[in-house]
Amino acid sequence: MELKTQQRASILQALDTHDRPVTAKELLNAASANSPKLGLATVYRNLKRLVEAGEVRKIEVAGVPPHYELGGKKHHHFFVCEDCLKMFDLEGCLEGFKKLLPPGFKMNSHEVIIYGACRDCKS
Amino acid sequence: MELKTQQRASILQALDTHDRPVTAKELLNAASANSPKLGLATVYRNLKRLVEAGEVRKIEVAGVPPHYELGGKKHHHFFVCEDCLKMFDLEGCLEGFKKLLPPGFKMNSHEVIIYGACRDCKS
DNA sequence: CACAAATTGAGAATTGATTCTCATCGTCCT
DNA sequence: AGGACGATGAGAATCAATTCTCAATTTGTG
Repeated sequence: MELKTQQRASILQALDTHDRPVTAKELLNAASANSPKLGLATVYRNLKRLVEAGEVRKIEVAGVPPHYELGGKKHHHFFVCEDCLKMFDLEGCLEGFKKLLPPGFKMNSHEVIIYGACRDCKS
Repeated sequence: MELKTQQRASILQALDTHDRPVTAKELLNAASANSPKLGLATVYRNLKRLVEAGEVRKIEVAGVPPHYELGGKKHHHFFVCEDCLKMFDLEGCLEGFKKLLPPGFKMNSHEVIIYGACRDCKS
């Protein structure tokens, strides 16, 4: 049976209060406000379950450690600030990905990542 | 001073004979044909230098270990086969990435990855 | 060919992310 | 409130990629 724990609630709340994907360590810091003794292992344990349950999405892109955000959002892509290394959601998408496919290849999904400087780092 | 070694030549040749990005281990296997005692450390040592020198490009995408290909190719993106986990080059690109940027953000580069099944794995 | 400096091979060591261990604690059903 | 069992905390352990160590080898030069 799956218990409702204060730690998991804190983790979900921390995910909810961020408007961008965050790393496991950022989550640990944020959720520690509500669950002072929270450990990194617990963050990972809960993230793993939440991802398997579809409640959380794990985002892996080159250049930064894995980030997590609440699941259920509509299709979108990501921006990575090469200065502060924070990740941001982008709204919208592009058309025409299939035209890039070589003959005989089948597309299941696509990912777009834009690298650059975020509002705060754009010197 | 930088010496020309047989191992490095084998590694570059192996990169050249592949028409798709390959992993360090694939390179070790391929280059071992010419340099039988080749070790993985040497592959990594040379890759690191070649990447720093701009002769080789390191490609990191979610879901597969880092791949390498010869540098100097024109702008292109990648396809990852979710079945055999091989990576392929895609030709061409799309327009309109900047329209995805939030106000105040600056774009330096972008990446597109298409996931699916390659010709050989498309059952 | 002789030498100095660079490179290699092989395994140990490191790194960052993540998982495991296990004693302790918290939750939920009665 | 009592108890069974899931969850947690903290550090050890694992895992894959990569780097380091150091003795042995190779390369470029005189």
